[in-house]
Amino acid sequence: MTTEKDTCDGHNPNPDAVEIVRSKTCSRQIMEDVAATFKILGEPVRISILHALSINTLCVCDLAELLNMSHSSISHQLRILRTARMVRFEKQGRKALYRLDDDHVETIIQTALAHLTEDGCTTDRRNK
Amino acid sequence: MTTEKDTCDGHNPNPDAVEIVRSKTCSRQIMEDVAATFKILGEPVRISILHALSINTLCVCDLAELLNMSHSSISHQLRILRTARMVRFEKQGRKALYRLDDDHVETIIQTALAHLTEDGCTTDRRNK
DNA sequence: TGTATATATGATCATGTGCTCATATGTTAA
DNA sequence: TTAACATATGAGCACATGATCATATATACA
Repeated sequence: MTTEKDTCDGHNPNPDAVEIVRSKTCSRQIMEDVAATFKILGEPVRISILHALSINTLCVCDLAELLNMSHSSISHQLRILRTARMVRFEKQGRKALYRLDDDHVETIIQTALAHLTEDGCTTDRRNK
Repeated sequence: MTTEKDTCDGHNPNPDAVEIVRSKTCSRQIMEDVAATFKILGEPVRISILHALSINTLCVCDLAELLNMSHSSISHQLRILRTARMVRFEKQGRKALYRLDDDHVETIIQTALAHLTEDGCTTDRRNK
């Protein structure tokens, strides 16, 4: 077995490792899509919004209060989440009641929370 | 005038929703940690590196070839992944053999791939 | 020893992006 | 209607960050 040997570009006689990996990796497009999803989740404000909405529906105003941020910032971020189809809203009077719109994303966040806190967040109710 | 309140306290008929959610959300610190992890995964190059390393150990040179990027870029990104303790490396001669160093991250990526491709990537071997 | 290889890293630059401000739209109440 | 409320959004700015270039370090080989 020489799969873990030299496998560099032109200088190397057996770039097997690269070819083996290449044959098993997902397409570039898929990786970019997954990265795009993670990128959206990679902002404290946005993942906090999603986390909050996984507990209850909330309006812009509530989210601004909860996260101690301006209505404008929350609204801008909600727009990004809406565009990504991660949340949807329903008008109620002059308010906009937001809720999650993607089970997959919720699962991913739960998985991440569970793994990174080693015991999940369900039993971990500490507040800021 | 005290109408300068950015929050909804005064106008919201039931700020209970906010309190209920607040009592059930993870700490701000945890959310920031999770966001930081997602942020690292939110770059095509980095998640592609991690995805590739989940299949086999590879050196900088191999990754550069595989992802069609400069050695410098790969090395810079690997440094970020090393700092985040997502990968580790082992010197073999003049090469640096990289491998994953975090099972949690691998699980998160697998979860994301499975959910976002609706059937996982194990059977999806398309290349770029 | 000298040279090519392999990787690491600081500096620079260009781009991306989040926040704020100002403003617009729409809703409810007086 | 007018006024206050709730949200949306474009513009501008400040900051973060990824890619490139130049350079440094270290190893292998002739």
